[in-house]
Amino acid sequence: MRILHMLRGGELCVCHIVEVLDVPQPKASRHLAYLRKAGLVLARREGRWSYYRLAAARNKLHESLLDSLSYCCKGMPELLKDDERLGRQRQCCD
Amino acid sequence: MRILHMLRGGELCVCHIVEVLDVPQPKASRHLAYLRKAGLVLARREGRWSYYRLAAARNKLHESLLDSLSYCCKGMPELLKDDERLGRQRQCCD
DNA sequence: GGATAACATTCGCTTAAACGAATATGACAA
DNA sequence: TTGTCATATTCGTTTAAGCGAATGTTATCC
Repeated sequence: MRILHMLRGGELCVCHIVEVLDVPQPKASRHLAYLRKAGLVLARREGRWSYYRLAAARNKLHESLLDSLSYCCKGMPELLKDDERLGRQRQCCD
Repeated sequence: MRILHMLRGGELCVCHIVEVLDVPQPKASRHLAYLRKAGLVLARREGRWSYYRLAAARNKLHESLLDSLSYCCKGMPELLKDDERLGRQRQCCD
């Protein structure tokens, strides 16, 4: 959920995601794999870096999930903090 | 989630909830207790029957959750079926 | 080609969610 | 006061989620 929420704003590389979530790298990677296998995110490799983005909706339910990402998460403290941390980080890795 | 979603339309008695969910009574009752303890629903006793309804939002997050109930659940197959079954049942227990 | 950096995967374990079966409670009815 | 109906709770087990630590892979740089 935190990852999907972060990706609303567009593509991010794994190092960003790891830093913002503040979790061990393998943990982030594992969860990215879950999301990939569920068809919710797409990965793009560029040299040593991997970039992830939200996948386009493939059905009604998926569409509703994407719509919900901003709408429903309003006020979840952890997600708000993620947003902040992400704001302070839009520079490296590009 | 299924219970909260059902209660959008207003108060329901436990027997309705059990029938629509199509689960054993103790299971429904247990989950109703979880929701009660979380402050998400309120119970009202009337003779042998108990009626449950959504609690009014107590903070921003709660408010967002309530808003989300209709919005985010669009297209979840199980919830759609619950809606149907509920429609066919608005008569007994009143 | 060896070292390193970025990311991914696997395995075994821990923790927590979810459940069924049994039992309890509380109200009403005979 | 006993029985029954609607609902609630408890307990022990099953099932699944989540994680850390170790290891694997792939690309780049010297």
